Amino acid sequence: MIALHDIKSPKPEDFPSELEGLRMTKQRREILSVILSKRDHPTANDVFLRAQKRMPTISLATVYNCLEALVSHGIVRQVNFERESSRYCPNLNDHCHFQDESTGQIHDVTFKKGVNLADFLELPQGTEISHLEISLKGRIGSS
Amino acid sequence: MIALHDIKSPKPEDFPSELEGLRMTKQRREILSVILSKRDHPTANDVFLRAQKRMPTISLATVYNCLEALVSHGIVRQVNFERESSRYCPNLNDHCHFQDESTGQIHDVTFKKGVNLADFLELPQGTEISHLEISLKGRIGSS
DNA sequence: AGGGGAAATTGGAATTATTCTAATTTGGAG
DNA sequence: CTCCAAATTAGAATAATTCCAATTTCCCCT
Repeated sequence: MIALHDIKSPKPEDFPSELEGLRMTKQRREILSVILSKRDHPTANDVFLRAQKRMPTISLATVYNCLEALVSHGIVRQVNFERESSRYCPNLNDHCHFQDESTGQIHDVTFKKGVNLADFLELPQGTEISHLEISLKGRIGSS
Repeated sequence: MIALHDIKSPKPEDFPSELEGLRMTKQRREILSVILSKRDHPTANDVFLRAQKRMPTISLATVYNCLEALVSHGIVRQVNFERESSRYCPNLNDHCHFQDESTGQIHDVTFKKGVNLADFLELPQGTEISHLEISLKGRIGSS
């Protein structure tokens, strides 16, 4: 089974008119397409600039609205590094993020198979995690 | 050996005039004291309001300056939850943060003994991590 | 097909956290 | 005691994001 976020570079037309209960408007489609086409964790403003190329009348407010709609429906993920502006990621698999300080590029980092939060954190028992974000910064050694 | 951040509620006078190479001015002392006295992960503005009680002329800009100085000298940690304003934490032991969504309170969460990043993340080999932040949100079950 | 209405989009203003600036103050070194 | 770099201050500036009020879109009902 192939999920939407596994499709490499879908055109806006490839999306159904509704996704995860979210009405897929022209703008939402375009924004989703932007995010799926170049998976470099763009900021809202990056998305705005890219979306404008094919849809010159789109507004930044709409980009924010659409991103928020996509995020809250679990179609894309919001990614934060400290106080930097949020970035958006279409990879819905369990993963976290590493920012290479020499290039600024952000890489997805997966968890080792079978690991589980409770295996490495002293969580108060009964804790229900609704949201988890792991952000790493560093460099990739030349060795 | 007892470290500064293990002292429960030090008065500003308890600090040496220099700490980790950072000149301890009146204001920095006061701010450090605020952060150590009530370890509830206050925001810069919270710190400002508390510091004002004993030092009515302190400015918010100074609070930001001092916090940045304390953070960059490794005396306190900056803590972020998504796009919320930064919070400050005097616990220098290796730990991460859990925000209880029913109370808003933030709790320190330690790592299980002996666990190591590389044990649970598929890091590209040669990766040097300079900064790691793990932020959890959720609820503590009643059971 | 047509019309009503809720939801989405838009541009611009507003907000919020944080940083910057330039002027003043402070405090240690000589 | 004086000098000077560093720290503090108030207020302005910035940046990201949200809000607002006025359209516009487009689904549903007949």
